[in-house]
Amino acid sequence: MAEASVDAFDALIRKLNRLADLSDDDRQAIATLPVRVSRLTKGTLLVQEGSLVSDCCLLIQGYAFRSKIGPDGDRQIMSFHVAGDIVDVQHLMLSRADHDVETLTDAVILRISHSDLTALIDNYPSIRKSLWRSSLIEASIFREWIFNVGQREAVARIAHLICEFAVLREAAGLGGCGEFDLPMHQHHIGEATGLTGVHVNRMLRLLTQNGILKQVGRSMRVLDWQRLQAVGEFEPDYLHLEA
Amino acid sequence: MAEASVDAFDALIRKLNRLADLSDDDRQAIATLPVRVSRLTKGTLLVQEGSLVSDCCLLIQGYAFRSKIGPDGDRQIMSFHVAGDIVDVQHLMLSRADHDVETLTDAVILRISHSDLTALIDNYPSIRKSLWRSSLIEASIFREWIFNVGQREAVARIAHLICEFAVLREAAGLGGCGEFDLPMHQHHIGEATGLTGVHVNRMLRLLTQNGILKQVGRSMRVLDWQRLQAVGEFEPDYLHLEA
DNA sequence: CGTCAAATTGACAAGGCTCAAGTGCCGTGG
DNA sequence: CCACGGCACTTGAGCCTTGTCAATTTGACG
Repeated sequence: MAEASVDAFDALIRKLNRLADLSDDDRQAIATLPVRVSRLTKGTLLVQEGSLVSDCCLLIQGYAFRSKIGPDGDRQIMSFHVAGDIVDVQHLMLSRADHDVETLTDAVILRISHSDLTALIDNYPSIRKSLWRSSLIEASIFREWIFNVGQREAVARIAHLICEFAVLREAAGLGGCGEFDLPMHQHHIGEATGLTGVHVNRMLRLLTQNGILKQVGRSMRVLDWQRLQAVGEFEPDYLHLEA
Repeated sequence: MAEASVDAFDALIRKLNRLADLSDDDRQAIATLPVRVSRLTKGTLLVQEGSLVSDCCLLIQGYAFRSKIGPDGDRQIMSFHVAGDIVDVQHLMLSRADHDVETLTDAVILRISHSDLTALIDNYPSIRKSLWRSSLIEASIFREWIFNVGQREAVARIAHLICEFAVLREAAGLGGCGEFDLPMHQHHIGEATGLTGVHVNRMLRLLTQNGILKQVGRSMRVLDWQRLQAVGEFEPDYLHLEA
């Protein structure tokens, strides 16, 4: 179990270490957190709007997304998550969830109790700083999404979304930006960009016709990373990956 | 000066106290922070995208907003701010600004150096908790804006924006939701909702024709708070004002 | 090979944008 | 006190991007 935990925390430690230097002590404290591991199928709710949350979820394999549902059943996706993300740090401080988090694919998660995590951040300032930074970066990404949905036209929104996903994937150590599968359906892309699935389809077609994306089986590959960034006006500064 | 500072910090202390109980010690520590007061005219940049930030800005009078400008000059407003808001806590941890903050009206601000504020949050856990909560609530508001811009139709976006502004104003002790002036121009409302100024105008007309808003001179008053909320699908949970 | 979800396509409708021409308010200067 | 100028607000006409609806096609998998 100790072995397994260290492996499991690998993605988290790599991520936190990027956000603030961790000492061996810090790393040790993380790796010995009491946790519960779960294997989940896609479409499982990790957090449900309105509920009281008592654990934090660390995603260690697979993908997840954050969304809200309106009164008419229309859903807006607000973020996608990759291995290493704690998908609900905010519930350490805001007990009632104001949105859902759901697995996009089959996934493996660790649950950490709020009390253990609170103790950790109270006693380890570097870890606290990492987590705080990480929640501030998340906020920065939300701001960029407001811009994306509010100002860009359809193709650009989609291109931007794909670029961001590629970079976050890469930062999580899941492989380069040029060659990867998109785990989300066209419908999800629509929900994330404020467009219809139908229109997403048309825009993806446009991108493939221009040789920017390529269809491989059911999912997409990036053929021309440069042009994809240009179309999406993608500038990764807002991700605060360095400094 | 001590007198003046206590007054000046009043809005901040009220706000932080709402987020986590502060002791007299905490209050004292805040009230004795070394600060620089500035009186600013509307349209002054408090934070500029790309710049390195070394102070935090506490807004104590007037209004401000947060925005990004795209390559074609189109601007998206991401939030409005009222007295008591520290408009750039994020720059304690993320040194390079990824957006602008600008005064919407003439305003009075306090500048607090990062080093003083860092010392404060390192030594006063309740204050730290308040500030962290406040940044998490800000993130929650960003998520709601993504939904607003991505899913709601024009009238609803505008109604929602006005409702939120009314409630935040009230929470800051600036008066009730039924009767207040909107400090922003129709153009700002457009930039905040991803609409054109022209279309905002038409939608405001629609709201006034239905007896929900009333025009008073250059700005708007709320006549029917209930219906305004209904049109905007406004549910204030995401503001986490209590608990 | 059958089944089912996802993707694709086309025709049409519509919400919101653009462009362009006013109108009204308010501060300024004579 | 009035005339002027400028900025914000209005309003209308026509266009365009995106949405809607409905019918097919495709691909994965049992």
